[in-house]
Amino acid sequence: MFSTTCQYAIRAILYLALNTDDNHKIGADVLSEELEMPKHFLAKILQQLTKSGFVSSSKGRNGGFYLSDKDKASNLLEIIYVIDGPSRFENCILGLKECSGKTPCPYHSDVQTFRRDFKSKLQNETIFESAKRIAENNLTLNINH
Amino acid sequence: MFSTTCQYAIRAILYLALNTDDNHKIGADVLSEELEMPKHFLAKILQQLTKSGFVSSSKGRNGGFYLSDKDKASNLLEIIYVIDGPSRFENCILGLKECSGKTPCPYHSDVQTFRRDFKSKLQNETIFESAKRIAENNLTLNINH
DNA sequence: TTTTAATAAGACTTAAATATCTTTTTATCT
DNA sequence: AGATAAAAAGATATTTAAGTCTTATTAAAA
Repeated sequence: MFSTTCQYAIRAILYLALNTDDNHKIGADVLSEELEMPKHFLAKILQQLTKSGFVSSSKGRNGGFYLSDKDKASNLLEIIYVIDGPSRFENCILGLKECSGKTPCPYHSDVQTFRRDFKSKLQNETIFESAKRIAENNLTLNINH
Repeated sequence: MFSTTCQYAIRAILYLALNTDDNHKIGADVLSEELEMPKHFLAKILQQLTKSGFVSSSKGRNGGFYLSDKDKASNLLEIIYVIDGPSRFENCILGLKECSGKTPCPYHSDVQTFRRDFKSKLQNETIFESAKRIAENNLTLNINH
């Protein structure tokens, strides 16, 4: 469903939402260990998200990545779209160029129902709310934490 | 969700189910044009499925690929497992190594529900039944047909 | 003001999936 | 028997995603 890059992005964002704010930053180095992701690769993803305005960062000593309150008001779908684009939610599951309600493939309706619901969940829940839900329900972003 | 290879396999199998039997074969050449797939690539996929016992073929002049009645009694899940393996239905959507009912990721339950239903649809419907459903409901395996 | 530790940027490498090309084998038709 | 047309097999090529490495920039601490 999501590219590896996008999976890293989602987990990183949610981790940042849970553990950082304007006064608590975290380095790509530490973050990559916490989430067990390749360091430099994660750094590049975070830089892309910083450029796109979904993550905040500060350079130099004591610098790091974090989510401001404003960052936490965004939603995961926006972030997914920056990384993977909308194609993952739109492309036919059998790879047909034309597949819609009018000319559906044999599995169009099954998939479409799920996608619609999942997409709106990702869109309607703010990062802040996601973090809250994760904390309250003890959900995991990594085995060991 | 599925690899390109697997998408080709599914569409090819269903096309064969609709258009072939013991006395009506089709060549990889024609099939690749009908379904707009790379010829040699499709041929390799069909050869793999023939080896695995899901597709029948005959070599030499007037040869080709086809589905026998026995072939049509199998289900798509088996074929998907031959090509992509079970991982596509099992791997965590966020890429976590451990993600289950006990230690769920933030989207585990949403995804799990869909997967269970979709998987059992693929498993419980024979290729023959799929073909019937496709014919009756005018579903598409390719834009132009 | 120099050192240090962080992000930023971009070049480079590796691995996997996808696609193509060539040769071999086999069955059928002429 | 020879020509033909198909699958089978396997080698090679291309493309894309994933991952790594190196250098530049920046800001704070010493």
